[in-house]
Amino acid sequence: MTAIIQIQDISAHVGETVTIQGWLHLKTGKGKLQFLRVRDGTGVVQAVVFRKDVPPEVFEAAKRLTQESSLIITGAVREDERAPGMPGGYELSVSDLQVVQLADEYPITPKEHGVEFLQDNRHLWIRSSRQWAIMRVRATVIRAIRDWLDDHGFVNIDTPILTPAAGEGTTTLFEVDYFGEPTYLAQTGQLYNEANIYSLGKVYCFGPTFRAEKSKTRRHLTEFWMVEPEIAFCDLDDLMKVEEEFVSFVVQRTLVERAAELNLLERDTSALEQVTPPFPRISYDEALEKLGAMREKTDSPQERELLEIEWGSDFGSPHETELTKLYDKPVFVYGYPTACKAFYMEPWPGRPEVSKSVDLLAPEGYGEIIGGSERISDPDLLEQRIREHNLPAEAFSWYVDLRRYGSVPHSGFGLGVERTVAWITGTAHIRETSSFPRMLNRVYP
RNA sequence: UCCUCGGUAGCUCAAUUGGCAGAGCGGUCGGCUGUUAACCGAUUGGUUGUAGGUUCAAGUCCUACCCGAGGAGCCA
Repeated sequence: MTAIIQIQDISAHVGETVTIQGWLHLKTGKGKLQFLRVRDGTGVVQAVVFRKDVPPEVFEAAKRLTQESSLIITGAVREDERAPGMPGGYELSVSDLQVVQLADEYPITPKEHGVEFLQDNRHLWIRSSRQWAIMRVRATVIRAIRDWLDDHGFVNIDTPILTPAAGEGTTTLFEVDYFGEPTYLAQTGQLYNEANIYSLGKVYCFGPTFRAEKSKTRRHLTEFWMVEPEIAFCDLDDLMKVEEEFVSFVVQRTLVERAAELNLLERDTSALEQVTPPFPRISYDEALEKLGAMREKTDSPQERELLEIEWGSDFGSPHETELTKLYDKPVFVYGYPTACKAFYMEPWPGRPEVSKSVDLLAPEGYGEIIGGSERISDPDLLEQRIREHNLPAEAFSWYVDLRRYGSVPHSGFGLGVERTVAWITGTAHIRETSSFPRMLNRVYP
């Protein structure tokens, strides 16, 4: 009985005879020679079966293997620069092979497939090398998020998913029947975190959030993961410093730990290497000026129309994309008009029409990955805003209550995991950054 | 909800003016001792999204519907 090893550790076993358990990813037969590309979840290795090296029934079994058949192979590890795989450069000279299950004809071939077909087969697509690499990057991003927050005094205190009222209006909420009462799947944990900071100072929640937006774009899921830090005694400037340190750490950690996966994904990492503090900061007003200048410069009437925006409106995707093209790092845009942001944001001192809000826009057109703000700390102003937004006062009475017992300036933000992973991996569509993405018209599988 | 594009073999696509529904890949069988999405030969494969309509004749034209993709709005 030889030792069972993981393919990712194969370089430590050169010259040894080992056993690998996995699946057949690809096979090329050459008569008396069979090349099996085997993956085990940690990597991919080429196993070579020579007719003269194995019993006839083993060679016959190797020849008949179908794509995705599960198998256990034993052989000597050899260094060979011709060997493909992950990490690659090593191969197994097979001495024994046991077929666990001969797979049925596998629908996903190494050739091209359409989006609908791949999504219908997401349960199988997840095995493909690109998807494998993205999921490994995602896991590292999540680990880095937790490590940074845990190491900087934040306490993880998760917030409920079933909630009685809206965070930001009721139009984009999924309703759930709660013993006859309507409740909603949470679209943010922020309001609860604002309570939690008065116990723990710096907190974060991390979990799935739900938005019933009928959005059909490459940046939207109806279920996505969001990490939401919230900090007591923190104003907007402090918040931006936290965000840039946090995001830079996540990117740099991933570059180091998932270099091989990013290479497999053919991600050009030179832009990511520049993601270090400080990030450029521009105000909403400055952003409008820049967009205006761009509109002047362009000859295309179409683009001119796309870039059109009046003071008081939120940016659309074209605006965000054009703005981020001006920088090689993520860029902060702060001080959005009060009218286009949520009710709980602190007004700018001396400019009530402007809020102390800040979005972080990722480069290369990946758009908004963070939305954050300083929150209103005065109970009377908050009550006034709740009235102005026609929100049910009784549902928010506990929230206003927080401002009556030692209210302090506080701020927080939410970072979308899937958008961040899409940016870091260079993935065109957010659907590939979630194992089983939930989208408009898509809840299967 | 709106705009644009699309739906033909298991998959990716082609089919000229309305005139016999085709190719590659996959599968199957055979060959090959260094393949990298191998190669060579043979073979298998169809309710052209659905329902109507026009026509001698419809994948192709018309109507309605269904499904999908990209985008807008909204947002992380």
